[in-house]
Amino acid sequence: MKISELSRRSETPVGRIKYYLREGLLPPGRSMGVTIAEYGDEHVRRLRLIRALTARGGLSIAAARDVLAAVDHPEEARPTLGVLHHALPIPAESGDPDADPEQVQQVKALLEALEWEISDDSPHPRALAASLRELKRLGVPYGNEDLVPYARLAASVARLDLEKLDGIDAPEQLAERAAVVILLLEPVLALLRRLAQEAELRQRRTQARPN
Amino acid sequence: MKISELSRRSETPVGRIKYYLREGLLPPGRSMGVTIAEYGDEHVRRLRLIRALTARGGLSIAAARDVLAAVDHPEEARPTLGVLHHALPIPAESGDPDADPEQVQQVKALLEALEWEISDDSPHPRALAASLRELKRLGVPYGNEDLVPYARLAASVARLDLEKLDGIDAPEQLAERAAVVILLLEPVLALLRRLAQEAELRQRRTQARPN
DNA sequence: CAAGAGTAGAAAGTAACACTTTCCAAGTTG
DNA sequence: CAACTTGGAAAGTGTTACTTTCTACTCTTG
Repeated sequence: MKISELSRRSETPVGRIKYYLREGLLPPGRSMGVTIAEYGDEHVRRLRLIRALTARGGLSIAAARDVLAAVDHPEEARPTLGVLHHALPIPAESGDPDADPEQVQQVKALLEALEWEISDDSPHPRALAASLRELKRLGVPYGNEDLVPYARLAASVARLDLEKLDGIDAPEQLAERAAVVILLLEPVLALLRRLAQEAELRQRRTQARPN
Repeated sequence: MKISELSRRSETPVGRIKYYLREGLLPPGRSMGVTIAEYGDEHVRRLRLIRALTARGGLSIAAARDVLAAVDHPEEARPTLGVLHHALPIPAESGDPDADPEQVQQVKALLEALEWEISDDSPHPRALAASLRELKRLGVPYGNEDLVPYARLAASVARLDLEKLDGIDAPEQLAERAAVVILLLEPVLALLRRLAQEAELRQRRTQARPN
């Protein structure tokens, strides 16, 4: 398959394909001479994944490259999910790297209360502390007594996530699916939450004022 | 308070304050002459909110303006949460407005199965259908039998959300808090999910291979 | 009362990002 | 052999969220 057909089959402009090649998101095709290269179905597939990560998942090109690198080399020292958790950008972490000791302490206590063992180099506890700090500054403080119920639900969600990944045996597919499940399910969950909010609110109103 | 003090107290450069004024995110101060205006504590507070929505919540300036407008005029026809749900940008919806009938139908069936009543002009079902379509194209299809458990958990999350908002009586505060809770809790929940994934996976591994 | 600092408001400039466009020389097809 | 396609590099583009610069004031301080 030449680049023009790859473009047609993946519904991606040739210029954009060249851009992804340049940026190292898409592996080059087999070169069949100075001005021609041969692409395969795996390139079509990879292009779909790139679009999913960037356009749908909101990743930058650089972040997508990191994730794809993790997907391509799943067995480098860490188990798959760990690599992905480090490669995937953290939701809403931008800017201030100020580790307010109060919230850091709170998150530590939360993880202990939940008996969640988290590796020391995980970026997530710090990011969580930053979000909690922001919420507090805005006058909506969340203490661990508020967070534990959320965390229990998150654990249930995580179990569902891992169940979906359990059925996969091929290890090279596992990493890709894991990335998709982790990242693309995030907006799905956010949307379900908003829909549930509306449904719950509607129900409350009809119950509060029966007729 | 003059602009320089507002800048100091809000830790925001003067230029950026002027930009927010220009863009209509920050209401102007009381003008005390051609070259001077008086700002108050509400401006400090508003600046914090703007930063939370944009830097932390990931909203664009335009989206933040819409949300703030909804926060400022809570009682225009719709109840607060409805306005916010329309003003808040949809997680990961960008681009293709193609309403694939298959997924639209699936979402409709899902909402019926859950007995969730959603208003017709809500953008969320369409966005959900788009995300489900993408997942399917990537080879990770989610049927309603997969989604219902997630939806049940989302309903529990929504109940926790609304509980937190219940304690508020002042209606002008309600809208602001609702925006903060809906938007800024989203990354918190995403982080809890990832932490739970890691904890769950660790537990599974130790159980699978006991010592 | 003059000098210097601060201010509002407008306009122009900037850095990052994700592309798209243009160009070229080399190869392929009709 | 003429027209088209390709890989590869370089330059250009549109958007976003600011920052910088400028001007014409005005208030404060010595």
